[in-house]
Amino acid sequence: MSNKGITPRSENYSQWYLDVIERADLAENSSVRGCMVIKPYGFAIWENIQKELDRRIKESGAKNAYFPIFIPKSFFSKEASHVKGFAKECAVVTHYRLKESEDGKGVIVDPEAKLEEELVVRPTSETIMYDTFSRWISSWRDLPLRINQWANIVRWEKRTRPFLRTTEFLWQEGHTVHATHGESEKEVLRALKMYSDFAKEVLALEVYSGRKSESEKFAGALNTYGVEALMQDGKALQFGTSHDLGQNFAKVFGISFADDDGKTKHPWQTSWGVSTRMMGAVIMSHSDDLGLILPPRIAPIKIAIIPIFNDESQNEVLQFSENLYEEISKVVDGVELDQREFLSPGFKFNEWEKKGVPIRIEIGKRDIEKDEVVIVRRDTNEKNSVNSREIGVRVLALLEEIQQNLLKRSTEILQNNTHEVSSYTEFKKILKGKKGFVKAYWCGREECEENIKYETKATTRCFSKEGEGNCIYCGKETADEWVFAIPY
RNA sequence: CGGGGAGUAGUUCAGUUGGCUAGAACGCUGCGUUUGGGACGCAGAGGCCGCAGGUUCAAGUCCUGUCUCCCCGACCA
Repeated sequence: MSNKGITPRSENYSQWYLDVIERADLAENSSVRGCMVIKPYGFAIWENIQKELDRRIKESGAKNAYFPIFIPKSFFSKEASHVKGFAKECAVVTHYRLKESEDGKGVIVDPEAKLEEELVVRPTSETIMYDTFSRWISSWRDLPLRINQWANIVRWEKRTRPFLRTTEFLWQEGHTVHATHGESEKEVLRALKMYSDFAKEVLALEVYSGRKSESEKFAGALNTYGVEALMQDGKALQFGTSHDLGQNFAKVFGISFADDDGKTKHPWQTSWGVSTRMMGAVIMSHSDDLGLILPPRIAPIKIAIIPIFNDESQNEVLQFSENLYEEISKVVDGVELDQREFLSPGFKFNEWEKKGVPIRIEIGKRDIEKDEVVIVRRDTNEKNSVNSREIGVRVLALLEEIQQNLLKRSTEILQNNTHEVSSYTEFKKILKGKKGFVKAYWCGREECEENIKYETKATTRCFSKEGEGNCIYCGKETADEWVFAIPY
């Protein structure tokens, strides 16, 4: 059995995805059901994502805070549709103590230590935060309130997959409160744009974004907007959402304020979030059969320098590569000098490829003699020799070029795999074959949406545009074009 | 919760109709030779064959029970 090749994407996409994660050393399954251990290299990517996104969140005026992981059951059950949406996937704390079991083997839950009120491990923090907000807000001068939280949350999903859907996951949730619906609607769209910009500029992912259908709405929201990316197997992955919560939560959590007209009003709220699932989107969209490909902006190691030497040339090459390392480090963070003597160059090339490092620099005696180094870019695997004196400028430009190239590729894939159709036969044919996004008119009736889902597995991902057409399923005239796809 | 599959070395697995001291590859340790695409040689460490019963002269292998994990669906960011 060979452990060299990664499963080709065409053969078994799901297995290929798991291989990429394992071989890049990003994460592994833990012994806890559905939970994942994010390993140091994977976590470093997450930290880069966090850093960049946190900056953008703060630019919007939001401040970071932290709320409890436990939500009293009673809080959780105030907003009727919210409960309905999350009830099926909640982990609940019922006891606060263990004791030795009677046969002396191990421990049991102490039945004496039952909580008076059970605590729900947060599946999202609306309720616990808004309970607090009701005490923070009393005047129009307290608005808008913008709070962001980086946290772990738990959703007891039936089926889990690393990064895409784990029982516990890390995310960022922004919660804002506004005096008027106009303001909160603006905020919802601002957050949505922040996410789609982030996808493009940082993750190098082209996306669709827009309003969700009634059935895909967040539990308790007036309207939900989402960002959708396309994976290499033609399925869509939602990686961010932004909700217009209206006054639903304000009413049940007693959040009200005295407006400048002297009247007491309920404010308008929004919430928006993205999770570690984004990393799944990055892994799935950019990687190839050699392994992970990371957009430079989130790569923990942007450049790996590999000295190639033998006993005779060792000193000279190492000295040269150390100088090179110093030189490049002046302009780039995340340079790795791989001086390990016990590994062959080929092994190292492969190792950094699997990890998705954007640029590899090879340097041996024959380069030094010509005063050159070899630069290899991960996205195209092109090899070029460049003069070692201009290395700093060259790698900076190349990192940017790789970032842009990945986005360009992603954009092309999205465009080439988006089909506008007007007949249901065509619709079904595409979703049975190469899949991808399908733009089609839909009358808005849940019945049609459900039938389409049942027959093709595709659902509405987001609203596309207004035009003129007939519902792809029932044929009724409608102005609404929607983006459909088979989701993860 | 339905449908499949698997539990044997750190990992992936082989182990025939029950039969000698349970194997391989990769990984790991030591020594030596190597080093421009996953190096090679030699030596070594590493196992309650998921767990509990049973059948048998003899069980990794057969039977019963039990636990766990993985994959494919339904639920979902």
